[in-house]
Amino acid sequence: MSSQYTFIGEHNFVIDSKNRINIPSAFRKQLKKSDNKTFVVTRGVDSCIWVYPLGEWKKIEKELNKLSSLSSASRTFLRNHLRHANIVSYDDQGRIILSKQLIDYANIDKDLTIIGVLNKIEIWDKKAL
Amino acid sequence: MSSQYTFIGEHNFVIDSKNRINIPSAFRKQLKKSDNKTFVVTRGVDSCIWVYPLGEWKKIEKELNKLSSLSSASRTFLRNHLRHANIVSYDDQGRIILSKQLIDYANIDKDLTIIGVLNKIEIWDKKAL
DNA sequence: TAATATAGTGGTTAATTGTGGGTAATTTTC
DNA sequence: GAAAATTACCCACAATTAACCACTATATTA
Repeated sequence: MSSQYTFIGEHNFVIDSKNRINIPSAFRKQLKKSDNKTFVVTRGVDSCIWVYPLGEWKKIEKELNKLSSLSSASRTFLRNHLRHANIVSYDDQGRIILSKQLIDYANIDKDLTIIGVLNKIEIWDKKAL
Repeated sequence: MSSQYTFIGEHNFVIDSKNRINIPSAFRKQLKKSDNKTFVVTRGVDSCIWVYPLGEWKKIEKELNKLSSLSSASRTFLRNHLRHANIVSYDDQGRIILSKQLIDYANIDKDLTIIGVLNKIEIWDKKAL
């Protein structure tokens, strides 16, 4: 149930001309070897982007499929958010590339804020907060 | 449920030009190996800063993890609660670095007072007390 | 009381982080 | 298949942060 990750705090960054954004060093350091420097990014339920370490994402997928406690409507709701997921790895500088679709979805302009929410990371346009 | 920590008493310190503050030696000595010289600092409910040993914070996280991301209220609560938290370790001199945001929040100028409140530590501007 | 250790404070230096850009490789388009 | 566009993989650098070193004052010990 609980996660090994402790993503907390707020970090401000800018997106560059190649749609790259930095993942805070403090978050990167928490990744496990098996995560392979890889995150899964997808639409958040609010107007933000959700970022999961690869291993954490796999748990989500598994649970989504077998959670009978959720109503079918809830599962559909979640699935429709999670289907926009893509897998990204960070480069030597610690940056990932965001797709135009996700950037549009979260209305990201230039300045953005990254918030750690325990086992996942949220990316917001700075003005939206 | 109960904690091993017994932070009590009051200590006066100053913050330096690099936003470093000392954690009282008596408090540091109570940390366990597993805390790894690490605290989580965040906004207190009053105009002060709360400091938890890492292990103590993990207990809080466990509770927070029970909140469902399907509930809009839970998501907002988590976000606003966690965004002001940061993980810090103390240096060889026993000091941690406070973020400008937290310093502003607690109106810390130069002189500060640290108060032990059993399982957590409070940092106040001296004049505020 | 002298010697020794410890705690708190102030700096300096070395390493890291965040940001920008270039070039080669790859994919896409015509 | 060639040209154009995109992507991956580097290099560079300023600013910040982390890791040390040093000093003083207080406390502890012999």
